[in-house]
Amino acid sequence: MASEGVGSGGNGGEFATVSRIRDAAIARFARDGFQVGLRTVAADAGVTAGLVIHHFGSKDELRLACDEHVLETLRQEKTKTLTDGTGTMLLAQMAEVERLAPMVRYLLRSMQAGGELALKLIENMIADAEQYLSAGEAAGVVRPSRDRAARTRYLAYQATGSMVLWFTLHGADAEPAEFAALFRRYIEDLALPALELFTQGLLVDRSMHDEYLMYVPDPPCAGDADSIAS
Amino acid sequence: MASEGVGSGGNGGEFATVSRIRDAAIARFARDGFQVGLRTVAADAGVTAGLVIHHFGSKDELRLACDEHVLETLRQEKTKTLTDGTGTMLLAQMAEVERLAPMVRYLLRSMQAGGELALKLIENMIADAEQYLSAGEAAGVVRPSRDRAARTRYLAYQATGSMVLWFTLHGADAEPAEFAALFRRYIEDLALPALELFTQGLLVDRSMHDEYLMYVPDPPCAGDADSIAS
DNA sequence: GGGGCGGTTGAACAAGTGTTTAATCTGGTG
DNA sequence: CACCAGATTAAACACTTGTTCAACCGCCCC
Repeated sequence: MASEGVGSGGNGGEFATVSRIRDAAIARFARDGFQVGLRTVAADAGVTAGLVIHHFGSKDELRLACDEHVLETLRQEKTKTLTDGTGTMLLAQMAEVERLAPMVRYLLRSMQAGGELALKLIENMIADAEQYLSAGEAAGVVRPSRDRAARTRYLAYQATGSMVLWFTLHGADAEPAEFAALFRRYIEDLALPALELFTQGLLVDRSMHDEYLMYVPDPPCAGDADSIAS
Repeated sequence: MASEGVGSGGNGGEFATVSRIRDAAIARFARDGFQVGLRTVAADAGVTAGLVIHHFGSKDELRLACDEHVLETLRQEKTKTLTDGTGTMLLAQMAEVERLAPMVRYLLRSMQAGGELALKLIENMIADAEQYLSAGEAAGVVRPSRDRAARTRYLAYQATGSMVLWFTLHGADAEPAEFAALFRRYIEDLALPALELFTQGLLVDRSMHDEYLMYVPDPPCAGDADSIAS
């Protein structure tokens, strides 16, 4: 079953129902969160709640199918979309935000709710950011860190977390059409401070940093402290 | 009616029920999220669901009462707890985390769910951070920014958002007893990278920063650009 | 001691949930 | 045409939700 492509002989709308349900679920979950009822999703897809269960087995399996589809779509769309060093800025530059908006919003909902996909996603981001930052270090454009792994995780959580929080507070009840514009506004608001912080830091001198290193019991990589402090 | 203290003549448990319900709700909401049932909260407080409604009117009003109590308690506990420049690090230093853990966790849940309290809270944080950063600037320990307001908001969202996300992913199903330890681990993991970034920045040169300023249509505060770029 | 009165309960209610089941419709195949 | 298999539906189910209602209990006041 389900081995034929979209362009098969028939009217083409035969087995499209299951994917239509899935897409409707993605859009609806992205818009209203995962606590939305099955009947709402079913109505969006123009079917009955029973049919959703018939095709996916349960609501959890439906969400799993959504997770997988979003992940796969965005991966083959552009792997580095969400996984550059800063995590967000490059995503704004691509003009496809409009088209992918439901998917991106679905990801934000996932991050807000927690769970399997969210964890997998941020681990992917960290792994990719590790590469980007290492490459940047080797190229001499990124400063070395006393604890590279910790810094990578920190940057990933900062970028992702602030974005999720921002949309939780300001974009929770936005219409799907507004989402892309909201997204651009978020980027425009935060791009400059981010770049400024990345470029010049926040503090004038190293006293706080060094005091913390004195205070902390086991400073990591104490060996190459001089190479950074110089 | 509620003018007596705990050590009054009677059994002392007369009017304590309403606050006991509120505290149980705070703890339970903090632990399991706001979608938890009224009967669970009532059982925690040793009462019936109907009584909760009788005292608070509705579940939403119960949550409002929880919001207000948490906000007031934390405010008079220590105003600067959540509102220093970095937003999180000082909170770890105080030894009262254990005692206030349910409240802090309740705040995290609030931020995760969004809504009135969350918005009010982050606006408070931004306002206070503005003061701290201005004072730091005046004292010469904080670098000036091209757009101070934007930087303040950026820092607040970064610090808060990463914390919320971290607990969403790693502390969602933690026991209340583990929470304080989790909190400390979070701080320990992220304090060094944060201080490092604040001290030395991330990028070696200013090319990215300056390129963005060229690209962006209207750079804010273009007048004092030299004072920063110098 | 009688009378209220607030605190408190347990049961009931209406609405919503995810899920199941039996029936219906539809289209391809012998 | 008969027939079967899958898609699809409407209704029912079991359950939880927030909320309401009538009753009960215990205390204070007259």
